[in-house]
Formats: sequence, structure tokens, C-alpha cells
Amino acid sequence: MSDTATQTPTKLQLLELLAAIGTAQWREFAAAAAQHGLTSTQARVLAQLDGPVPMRGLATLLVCDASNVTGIVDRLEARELVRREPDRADRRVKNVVATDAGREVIRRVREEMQAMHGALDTLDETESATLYALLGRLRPSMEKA
Amino acid sequence: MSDTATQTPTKLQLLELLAAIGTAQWREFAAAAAQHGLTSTQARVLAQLDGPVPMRGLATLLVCDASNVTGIVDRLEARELVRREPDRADRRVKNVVATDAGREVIRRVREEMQAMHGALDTLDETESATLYALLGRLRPSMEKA
DNA sequence: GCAGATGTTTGACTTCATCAAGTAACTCGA
DNA sequence: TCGAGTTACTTGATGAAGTCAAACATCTGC
Repeated sequence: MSDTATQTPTKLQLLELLAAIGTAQWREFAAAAAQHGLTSTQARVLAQLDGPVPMRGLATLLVCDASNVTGIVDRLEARELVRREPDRADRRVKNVVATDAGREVIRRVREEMQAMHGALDTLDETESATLYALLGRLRPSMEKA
Repeated sequence: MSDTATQTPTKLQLLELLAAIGTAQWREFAAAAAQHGLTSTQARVLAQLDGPVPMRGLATLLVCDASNVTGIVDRLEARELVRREPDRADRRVKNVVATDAGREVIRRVREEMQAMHGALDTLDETESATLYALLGRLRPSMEKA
């Protein structure tokens, strides 16, 4: 019955599909994080920590109040997944850095997000490129006030 | 530097793009809900209430504990956006129904989710159909244990 | 009719989020 | 250089949302 094939979808259908995929992706991430005893917020923070990031920077990335970050980093630090380091240029600033344990944990979380990986494998090169290009056109519209 | 044009993206790039779009979409939804004094969870519940839904059904839809739903519905009910009705077939069950006010509010929230709509308008029919088909192939892989 | 499963709520607890206020440190102009 | 104003972070109060365990009423099947 369902031919998702060549029919022209309505805008609503597309939106719903995007929402469904977004939700599924998020749940997968949360589940992978939970397997390592992390909340999704904590995993999200760890995922940002390629290098040192000041508290304020994290708040900006997470789009939340700075005082919120204090608590999140407190809990990560208590588990030694993260460390606060003083900034040499500005003594007000504390830079958050992932510890080895922290890097390892987030690496595993990423590794376990495989359901979507599997689905992506069914796309050939042309399809991947097409999808990427079309999705890319959806993204820019979202930088907003 | 970035030509998202016709290059074959890596799986990682595609995943990141999907994640970025998912995040943006979610924030847009939360912002639209907030304009009507709703949390995103509350809006999500309202969005499910096409007809009467038992508490347990909501918990299943939201993938959360049933006891959590009690509080969420309490708050929605306090604002008269939702009503609990006894189920005639099973006296244990309470069905949640949106009030007129509730339906109106969620209609407006949907109306305000327009940023993505705008982006979708830039796709022609062929592109929409292609995107829909490709995304459709990503979805099924997510029904899992 | 009784044992066991199911639907809902309550209570205790954690995390995430907000805001307001406080402290320390930086910046820049007079 | 000094002081006003801004910025970075923390603390405390509060509320929403999530968990689990336990209680209670009701259904189901034997």
C-alpha cells in the first residue's frame, strides 16, 4: 500500500517525516548515552568538547542559561569525565576540557548510534549526494533571531 | 569554503546535517510553544490529542513512565486545555481530551512553525518527491526494541 | 471467586531549566 | 590610574519533567 516512491508529498507530509526522523535520532542518542549512565544533556556537552570551551561558550552552544551549565558540568566533573581549567588570558573564565575517560565515553556513545548508520548504508553515492544537497537547503533558513 | 553542492558527503557529514536540522526543528517547536506559555512537552501532548487518549497511551506515545504523564496532564488540565474523562468500557482508564481552548492553542503553535515551511517552499515538486523518498528510506530502520 | 495483570496516582528523588543576586575580574574612557 | 560599566561564573529559589517503588481500584482468565 505505501508507495513512498515517486509521489509528490505535501509539505505537511515532509514536515512530519522530518520530525519523525529527528525524534528517532534523538531517542537513539539518548538511549546510547543512557547505556553509559549519561543523560542526553550530559552527552551533548561531552560531544562539544573537542577542545577547551569556556562555561559561557557551552551555554551559548546549548542555548541555555549560564547558571544551568554550572550544574551540568558539576555532575560531569564529579564523575571525572570533564575538568575545569583556569583560562590563562582571563581569570574570570573557566575552560571545560574532557578527560580521557570523558573522550572515551563519548566515543562509545557515538559508536552505538548505529541504527541510522545502517540506514545510511543503503544509499548509494549519488543518493547520498542528492540527500545532502537537499537537506543542506533546508538548514540555512534556520539561523534566526 | 563549503560547497554543499554535488560532492559525495561522508556518512558523518550526513548524520551531522540531519542532527542539525532535527535540533533546529525542535527549537522552533519549543519557541512556538513558549509563545503560548506551553513547554515543549505540553505542546507535544496536545499535538497527540486528536481524539480521547488514555493516560497509559500518552505514556507510550511519549516513551516515558506513566506517573510522569499524571503531572503533565495535571498542569494542562489546570489551564483547561485538556480534560480527563472516565472511560465507559474500563473504569480504571481516564481518557484525556483536548478542550476547545487546547485545540485552538495547538493549532496556533503549528501555524507558527513556519521557518521550515519557508525552506520547503524552495523545493520544486521533483525535489520534494526525491527528498521524501530518500528520507523515507531512513525512517524504517528505527523501529527497534 | 480468586490470582494475577493493568491503569492511575502519590511520594521521594534527580536532572534540567529559569531568574535574581552576588562576587571577581576585565575594559575603556576621563 | 581609577572608577563605571560589562562580562564570567556561582549560588539559591523555584518549577517542569523524568525516574522508581508502592498503593489502590479495576479488569481478566481460570
